[in-house]
Amino acid sequence: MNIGEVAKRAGLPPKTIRYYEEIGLIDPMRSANGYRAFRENDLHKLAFIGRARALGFSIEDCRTLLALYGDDSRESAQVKRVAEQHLAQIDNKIAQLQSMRGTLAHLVKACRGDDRPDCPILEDLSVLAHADS
Amino acid sequence: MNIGEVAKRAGLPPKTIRYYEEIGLIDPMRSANGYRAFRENDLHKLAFIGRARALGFSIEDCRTLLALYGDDSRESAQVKRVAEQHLAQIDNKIAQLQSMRGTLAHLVKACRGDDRPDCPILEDLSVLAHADS
DNA sequence: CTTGAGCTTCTAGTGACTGGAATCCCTATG
DNA sequence: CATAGGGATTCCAGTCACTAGAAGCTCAAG
Repeated sequence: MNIGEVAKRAGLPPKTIRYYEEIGLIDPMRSANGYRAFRENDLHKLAFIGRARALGFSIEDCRTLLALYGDDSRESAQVKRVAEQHLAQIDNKIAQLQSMRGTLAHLVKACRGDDRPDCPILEDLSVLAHADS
Repeated sequence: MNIGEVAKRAGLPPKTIRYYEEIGLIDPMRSANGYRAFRENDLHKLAFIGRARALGFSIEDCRTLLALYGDDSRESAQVKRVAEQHLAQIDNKIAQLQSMRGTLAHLVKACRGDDRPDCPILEDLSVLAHADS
């Protein structure tokens, strides 16, 4: 398989696949003409990575997960640990965004949004010391 | 004021303040010795930016908001538009994260996390075509 | 034989900083 | 007066995960 077909089948852009090779996530063979020659296994790995990335795992997590996937003597506890840590990070990020969202929605609601200059959003931003009230 | 004191008062690292000058968000004066000489106005701007950044606004949004802040003939509708767009982006991101979170939490729960190799997390990742069920 | 699609490599840019190195300035102490 | 420290300066490189673009090679069709 050439990179174009793999890209279509794995749902990843060719550029991204080349990048994944560059950082050592995959290691496709080469044809005589210099083109990358992907086997089913490479495709499988790429789909795996794509799915893990869609769940928000970092590239380094993907590397770890791929290694565990290919390791017959892995313990599922190792996988679970990686996933749990990532889950915790997602929870943190959600909490942070929801806190921003709360403040911002409040400010947006308070702003009339007309042709006059006075604006509670700018007033809030320009307050030096800021309490959470 | 030197950069150290401004950093303390604005709650931003000196490196970040230099960076903000480099990209033209602020423009402090210089003392005879070459040190940056910040006025109250610079401090105020930096605090403004810091607060906007804490609400997740991009640097470009900060630039826009700062300009509106300094523009007596602004219309609050302009400010509100920026804030609403940002709010929509935050909502998108939260939705995306919550979708990840759902799948991931489900998988983590399903994984025993013991010393055996079989693991629903890896099984899920290794599925090529993936339905949302 | 040419055309066009697809492949190759390489460099550079994204956003918003952050770390580190080399050097300069200011103040205080021995 | 020498020096030691803490703080300031600049510049370069790195982060993360790609992505854009340029220049050039390869292949299949007409």
